[in-house]
Amino acid sequence: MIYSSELIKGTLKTIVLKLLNDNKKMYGYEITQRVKEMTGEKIQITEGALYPTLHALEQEGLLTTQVEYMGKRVRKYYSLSPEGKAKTKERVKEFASFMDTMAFLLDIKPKIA
Amino acid sequence: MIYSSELIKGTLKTIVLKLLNDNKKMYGYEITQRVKEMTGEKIQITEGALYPTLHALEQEGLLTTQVEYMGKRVRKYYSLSPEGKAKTKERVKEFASFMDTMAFLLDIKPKIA
DNA sequence: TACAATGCATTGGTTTCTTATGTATCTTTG
DNA sequence: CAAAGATACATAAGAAACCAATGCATTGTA
Repeated sequence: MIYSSELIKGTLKTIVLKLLNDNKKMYGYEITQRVKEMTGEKIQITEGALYPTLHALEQEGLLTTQVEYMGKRVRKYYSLSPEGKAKTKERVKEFASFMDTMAFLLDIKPKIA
Repeated sequence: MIYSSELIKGTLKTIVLKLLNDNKKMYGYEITQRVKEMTGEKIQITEGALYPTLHALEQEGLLTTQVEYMGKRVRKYYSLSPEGKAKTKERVKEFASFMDTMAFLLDIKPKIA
């Protein structure tokens, strides 16, 4: 089962920031695979969505890049800038609060962890 | 604090369906006010978003309408159809699962209720 | 009597994502 | 060894969902 793309709207930036926060540096393709793996394929990030998002985050000054070569193949690694780290904390916190609000609105019982 | 509109994207239909599920019948303006009130103003539904959504849900056969007059003022009440009720259950369940997935991805601890 | 609130609705524009396509390299398999 | 699939980047056209602004009309309030 894959979540309807409607649900995932608006969460992509937060996911990317959080992954980079926990992994120091990652490249685009790696991000798509990691998310697929971590969510049991329930969230699939398409490259057409990811790359523009990465470029946007870089433009915003939240990410820095460094290119590496594996043989002849290019890899573009992304890392959080200091502002990116701050922004990540902010966004994750906001999302957590949003989830609480939604859980209340939809009368969803929190899962016991 | 109001949640960034980015976050709320994709949740509007679910919210509307759930409210109608719990309240038998509601009119548009009432929905905007109820959500504002239930979320401590953290979620604001604009009318430009709500009315097209209500019309879409009606087109999908999930809602039925009945017009009532309060003096000269029109009120258009929306109610769930049987398919709407089924869809609501489905969507809320999907959202709950999505929240679990996101909590895991973002490493968010569930709030103790 | 003016302003705010109630109540419906649409329109134009933006953001965000999807689908499709393009280029190139590396690995696996028949 | 050729073809297919995986890896890896990227863009472009279009759809979907939402926001901000506006419009109309009625009711309540200062």
